Amino acid sequence: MARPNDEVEALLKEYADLIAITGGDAFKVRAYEKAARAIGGYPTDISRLDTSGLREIPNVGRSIAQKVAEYLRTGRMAVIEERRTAIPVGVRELIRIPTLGPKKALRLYEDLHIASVDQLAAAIEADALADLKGFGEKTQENIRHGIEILRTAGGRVSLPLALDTAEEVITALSGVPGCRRCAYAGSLRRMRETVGDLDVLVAARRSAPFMAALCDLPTTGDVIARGAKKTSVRTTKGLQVDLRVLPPESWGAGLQYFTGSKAHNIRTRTIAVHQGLKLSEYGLFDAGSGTSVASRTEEEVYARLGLPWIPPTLREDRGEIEAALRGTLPELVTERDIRGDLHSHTDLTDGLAPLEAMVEAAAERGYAYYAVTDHAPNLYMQRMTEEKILAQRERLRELDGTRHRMRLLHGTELNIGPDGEVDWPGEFLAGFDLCVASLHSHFDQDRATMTRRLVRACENPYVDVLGHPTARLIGRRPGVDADWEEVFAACARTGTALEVNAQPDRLDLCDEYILRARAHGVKFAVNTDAHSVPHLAQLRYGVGTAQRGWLTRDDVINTWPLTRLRRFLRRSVRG
DNA sequence: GCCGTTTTCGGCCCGACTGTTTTCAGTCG
Repeated sequence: MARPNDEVEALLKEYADLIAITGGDAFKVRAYEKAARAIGGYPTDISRLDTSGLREIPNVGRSIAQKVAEYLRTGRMAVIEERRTAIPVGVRELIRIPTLGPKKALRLYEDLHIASVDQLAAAIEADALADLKGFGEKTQENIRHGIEILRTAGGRVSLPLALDTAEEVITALSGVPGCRRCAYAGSLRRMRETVGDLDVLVAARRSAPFMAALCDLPTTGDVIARGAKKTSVRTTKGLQVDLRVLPPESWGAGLQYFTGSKAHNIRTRTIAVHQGLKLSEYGLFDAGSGTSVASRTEEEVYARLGLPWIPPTLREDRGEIEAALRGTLPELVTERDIRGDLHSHTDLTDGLAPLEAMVEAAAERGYAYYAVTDHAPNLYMQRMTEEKILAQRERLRELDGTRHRMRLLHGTELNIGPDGEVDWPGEFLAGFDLCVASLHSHFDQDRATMTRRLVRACENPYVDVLGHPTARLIGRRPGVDADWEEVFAACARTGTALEVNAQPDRLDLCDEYILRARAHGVKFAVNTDAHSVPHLAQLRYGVGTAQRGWLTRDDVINTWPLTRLRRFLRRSVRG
């Protein structure tokens, strides 16, 4: 959690917000935001860098490098502490409310001394904003609504909910006469772990019928904005959907633009400007004459900028532009590359389906191999015994190769105890084809203890995969605190693969940790941890996360042919 | 505040919609 890079990222972001609220130069705000992101995503631990090392980080210049160095030396950043005395933290909280930005936040604070979301809610309730300039009835209603959204979901929803909604909207809009193309873009297309709002694009000559269709959907709750080119609604489940209708010839430029990320788009537009071009959602134009030079497809737009097409999952300005310019974009792992799932459960423990049904479903997916890894006895509520799991092994060997010649691996999901010990002695573990080991309790140990615990699990010669390594649950439980660099190094040293758990509320490891682990030369396993047949299809979220972590086929052990996979598993046993 | 094959100064992505100060600022993506 508290990696120095992350601490500094948060501080610089806070400083950017404080500058914005106090009405500082907007470009300065952006400079701090860019530096914050660059430092957060920088692979090297910044506490090892001196001022000149810091300045090598993109978007970090003399001034910011000095402030960061000051923080690393003293644990403080004087300029931020000064601003904090002028602007209470609660005022910064206000700008997290949708429709409320820095200008309105400052007015609320200066004129009414409102310094928290709760105070603002109370003030609206008491009708105390009535005389405030710029806060008409509609604005107040929007703020009230914004507070509600902030308080319920934190504003973001899971990938499956976003995807289901997107598919519903696209099905409806595709049926409207005149629809040439219809697709979702935004953070869903980039497969971010949560989605703030849904961006849907339509290519058509006339926009009105699509705006009407969206507003009339049974799942549409309120209409937030309705115009000729853009309409925004909020679904009854609270997800905002933004619809843009573009002329068909702008499809590629529109898709590129609305897929984002914002940071990626700023880079592509800047490249355009340097070539005497102008990039907007309508196309790539000659800046002088205004003639369109590319717009129909994303490939065409990127090509005209001198770039290969960049996969949406990489578009975060985390080095993909530089890699594209060098011609070194990774060949990302895809769902089709996955030859088998290495973490799954049956009704022998807490799964819903019997072994035969899970095996059948895995075979239907075309897997070359499939591992069954029911819980070991230390997760006591599962009541596992040696007899039960050996009986399962016997049955599994009978099924092996009988469904589309898919090979079956017999494994188990071990519980990593408080000191890093696992269920069952080595001689019993030696009988399994593979062992996943995961945290299921004692999440609040201090960093040093947790680090030792995880490293010890990796050092167990029978542990092949670290399952859902941080044990986070998105939106509900933060990941455990550990020195991850040390854990990743231990994984690399011992040949222990890190899981990219595909359950949409886990996605664990997350993309940023994957990037860091990859730098240590660690291998990964993209697994569903399926507890039922439908869970097997959640693999797509794990693959999306792996792509966001820049993983190639070679990085992911369950894309390998079985012989190579077996070699990896044996090597880790010899550890 | 950062950056530079035009540059150490003068740019910094671009457009849409809302609400309201009715000609445009604020917010958003």
